[in-house]
Amino acid sequence: MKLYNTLTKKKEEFLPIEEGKVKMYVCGPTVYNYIHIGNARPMICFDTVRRYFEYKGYEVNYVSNFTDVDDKIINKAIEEGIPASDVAEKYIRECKKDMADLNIKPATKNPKATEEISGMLDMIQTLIQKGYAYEKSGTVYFRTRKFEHYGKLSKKNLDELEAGKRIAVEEQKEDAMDFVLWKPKKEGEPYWESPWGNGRPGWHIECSVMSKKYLGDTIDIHAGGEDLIFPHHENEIAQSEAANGAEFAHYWLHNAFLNINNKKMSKSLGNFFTVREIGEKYDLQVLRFFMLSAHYRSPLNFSEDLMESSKNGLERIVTAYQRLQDILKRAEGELRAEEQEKADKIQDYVQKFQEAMEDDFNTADAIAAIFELVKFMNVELTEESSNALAQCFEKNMKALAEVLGIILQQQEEILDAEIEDLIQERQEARKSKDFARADEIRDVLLEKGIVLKDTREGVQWKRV
RNA sequence: GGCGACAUAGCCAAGCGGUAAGGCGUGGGUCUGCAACACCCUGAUCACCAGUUCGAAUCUGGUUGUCGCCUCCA
Repeated sequence: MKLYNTLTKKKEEFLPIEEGKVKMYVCGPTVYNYIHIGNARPMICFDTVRRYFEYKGYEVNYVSNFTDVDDKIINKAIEEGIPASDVAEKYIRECKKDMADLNIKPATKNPKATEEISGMLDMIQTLIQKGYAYEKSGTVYFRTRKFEHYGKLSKKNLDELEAGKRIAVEEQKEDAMDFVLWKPKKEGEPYWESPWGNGRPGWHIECSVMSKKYLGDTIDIHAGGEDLIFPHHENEIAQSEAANGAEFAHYWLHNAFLNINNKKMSKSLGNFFTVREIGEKYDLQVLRFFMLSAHYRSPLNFSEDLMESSKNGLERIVTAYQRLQDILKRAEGELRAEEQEKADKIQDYVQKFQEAMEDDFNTADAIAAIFELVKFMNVELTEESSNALAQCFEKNMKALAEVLGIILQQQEEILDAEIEDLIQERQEARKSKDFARADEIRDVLLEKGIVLKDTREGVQWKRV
C-alpha cells in the first residue's frame, strides 16, 4: 500500500510500527459552530483511509480531538452570554450528529483539550527543562531555533520566513518565530492553574499531548487539512520530538481544500455552507460520495450542480443493489459452470478497486471500479442467475461500499396500510388495463413522497 | 518577496513514457401500457510553445492562466 507523505513529498510504501496495527491521529475541529462542509472533507477522507486499513485486516487505533478552548469559542460564549464550556459541548454534540449522518465511524477516542490540561503542563515542563521553552511574564514560548529540524514538514527555512510581516511580533519573544505553549488568562476567560500562573494552553500543544497520551510517542499516521501543515503540524513536530526524543509520526497525510464555486470558503465572502444546511437538501450520503469522487489531495469545488450529479450517480449504485436484493430473494442453486467466468470477472473489478485504494487512496478510481461492477451486474445478473452468483455480487458490492462508507441498503421501512392498499389497487387497475386509474394513484403517491417503479421484479417504491 | 499546487470532453474526474478509465449531462434507439430503472449507440489528442525519446497528457525548459500556504483556519 502506497501513501503520499507530506514529509518526504513522495509516495511511500506503508510500513506499520507494529504488525497489523495502525496508529492514526487526525486533527479535529474547533467547536464554536456547526461544522462546515470544508471540515467534513478530512473527516470523510481519513475515515475512508481508516476503513480501507480495516478492510485490509489492520486494527486501527483512530484518535481525533475536539479543540474545545479557543478564542473563537470564547467569543461565541460572550456573544451568547453563556459559559464557553456550554458552547463547546453543544457543538461537539452537533458535530457528532453530522458525522453520524456522514457515516463516519466513531473514533477510537475523541479527546477534548480541556480534559488533557495536566498532560500539557507536563510536556511544557519537560520542554522548559530541556531548554526548548522559556517563560516570560506568564507566557511560555517554544524556542524554535533550538529545534534543529524546524521546517522539515513545511520545507520552510526559519530565516526565510518573514516573521512579523503580517502580524505584530510580541516584544518579549526571544525570536519572532517562537510560538506560544501557554498563555496567561485574560479577564472573563476560562483558565487553569499552572506553574506559570493561571492561563490556558496554546493550540499546538494540545495535539502533541493528546497524540502522545492515546497513541504513544511515535505514531504511524498524522493527518489533517493542508492548511495545518504550517504552522500547526510543524509546531507539533517540534514540540513532540523535542519533548519525547522520538520521531513524532512516520506518515503525514494532508487533504486539499474544498472550494465553493471556485472560491475558498470564507465568512467574509459569505460562501459558507454547514453540513447541517446541506443535510436539509440532500442525504448526506451524497455529500460523502461527492467528496470521494476526487482524490483527497486535489482541490475540490463544491456547487449544487455537482451535488445533483453525485446524487444521480449514487442513485445508480443504490438502484442496482436494490435489484440485486430482489433477485437474491428468489434465486436458487449453486454456481453453474457457465457462470464461473462471471464470478471471476467480479473479482477483476474488486481487484481494480483495491489497486486504486492501494495507490494513495485513489477513491475516484475506486468508484470507477464500482460503477463498472454495477454495469456488469446490471447486464449479467438476471432472473435466471443462480443464488450463488447473486451472493457473489452481494458480498463484493457490500464489501466495497463499506470501504467507501456508502450505505446501499435502504432502511427497511414499513409502509402504512393505506399506501399498501393504494399500490395494490394500482396493480389491479393495471391488470385490467385501467391505466387512467393507475396513473392517478401513482400521482397521489407521488404527492405523499413515494415514487413507484414497475420493474421486471415487481413494483418498487422509494421516498423522494 | 519566499514556498507549493494545478491546467484532460458541456460539467466532474482518473491517468505518473506505449498510444485517452469512470460518472453526470446531451442527443438517438431498445425494453415497459406510460413513466422510472436498465441496456445499446453518441463525445476529447490532454492550456500554449520548444525540446528529450522509436514513442509524451505523462519527462525537461519557457509562456499564459487559476489557486493555496507563509496570520486563526479542515
